[in-house]
Amino acid sequence: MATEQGLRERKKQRTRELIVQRAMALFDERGFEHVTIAEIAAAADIAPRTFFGYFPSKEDVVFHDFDVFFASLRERLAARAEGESTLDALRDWLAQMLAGMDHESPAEQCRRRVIVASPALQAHDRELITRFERELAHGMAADLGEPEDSLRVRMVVAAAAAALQELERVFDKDAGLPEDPMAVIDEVFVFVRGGVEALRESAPRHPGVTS
Amino acid sequence: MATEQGLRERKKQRTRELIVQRAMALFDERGFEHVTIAEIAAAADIAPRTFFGYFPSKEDVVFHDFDVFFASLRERLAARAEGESTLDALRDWLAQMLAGMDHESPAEQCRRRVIVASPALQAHDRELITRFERELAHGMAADLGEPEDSLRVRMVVAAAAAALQELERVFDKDAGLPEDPMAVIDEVFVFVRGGVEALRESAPRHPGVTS
DNA sequence: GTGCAAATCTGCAACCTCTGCATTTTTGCA
DNA sequence: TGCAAAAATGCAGAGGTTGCAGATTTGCAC
Repeated sequence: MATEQGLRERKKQRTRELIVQRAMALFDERGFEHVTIAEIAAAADIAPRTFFGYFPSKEDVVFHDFDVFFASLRERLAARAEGESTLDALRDWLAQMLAGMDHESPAEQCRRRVIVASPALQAHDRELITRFERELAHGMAADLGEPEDSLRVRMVVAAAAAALQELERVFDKDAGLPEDPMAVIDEVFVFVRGGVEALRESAPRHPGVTS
Repeated sequence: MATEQGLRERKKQRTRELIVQRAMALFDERGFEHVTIAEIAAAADIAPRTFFGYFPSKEDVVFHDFDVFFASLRERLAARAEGESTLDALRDWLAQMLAGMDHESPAEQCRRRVIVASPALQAHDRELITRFERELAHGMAADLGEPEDSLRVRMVVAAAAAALQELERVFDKDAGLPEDPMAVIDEVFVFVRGGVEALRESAPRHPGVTS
């Protein structure tokens, strides 16, 4: 399999992790915008130019693992059972994410701290949320029988995305979880389903494929 | 009053408008990222350094008038009548915006074209939407009797903001309006109210101020 | 009209992110 | 041990953005 990819790959991975680790420490200490690529490179024992072989931009260091995150969501949405709605699948996926991740780990706490302290990173975060919305919109559109860029799809997805952000925030509050995270998620679903239901009752349905 | 602010102010305003006008033309022609500050400055007959006296960044030229936009919203929300919800006020404000603005003007069309063609500008647009959400969150929180960063507030506001984006999109579709814009807005409100109602039924209410 | 102070404009130097390109070093493997 | 691919590096440069100091323009009082 691809587990053992040779020494070369492993070393590259180690370097990548080292960059992340050292960079995050610096960001946390001085703030994202007050750390230069040159400093990160020095801290990670690489040439400044080499940094860009690992990450396309400074921001991407902070969000280094979001690719697998998205991949996991996409997979889950694609593999959903017959009769399972996109919303159901999303809920299930979120539950698994919550269970399988240590949100109290120093690294995660550090990440949140760094993001909260930097406008640029918050902007980048929003971009990623948008990507998250796009993933959802695909399945949601099929569920509702509407085009991906329709208003209904957009609203539902935006509300769901707000939940994601809220989850991030829940973990920020000092220490323990003031609420059961899953309860937070369920609240989102009550809201979204209530909204969708109201739409269904009010408007018969869109013209659809006409013209 | 402040209508006549002297020659100095007027000249500054004229220069500002000239920058916007010339810059937008260039953006439209070549794409936002393929126009440099130096070129904008040359086109507007100012020194490159002077550009930054008028706009803090290249992006801000495109969104030059959003300040008044936000100010108008804030004002409307602050001045709402007794018993009028934030949602109602928002709807009213949107209706006025729709009526009072020529969305088919060349300048507006150009702006939309430029934004759609540039990832950087779309990102900036999202930032502004976030600001829009913050404005709303304030009043919405009071309405719902919850903190501004609560999940419910966040969701409602996110859904409403999705409507704004959708409106932009509605005007993009080639020429005429395929739908009555106000009908689009009303759909949003049906959704949001349905969601809020569902929440009210399911959960009694939050603990509130308790620890 | 003259002159002064404040507001503007401008040029300069510098910092930073990010890219392309050519060169050198390292690594995997025969 | 040697070769080819991969990775790291150095260099030069474009472009956005800022701070600073000097030159210009403007508003206004005299």
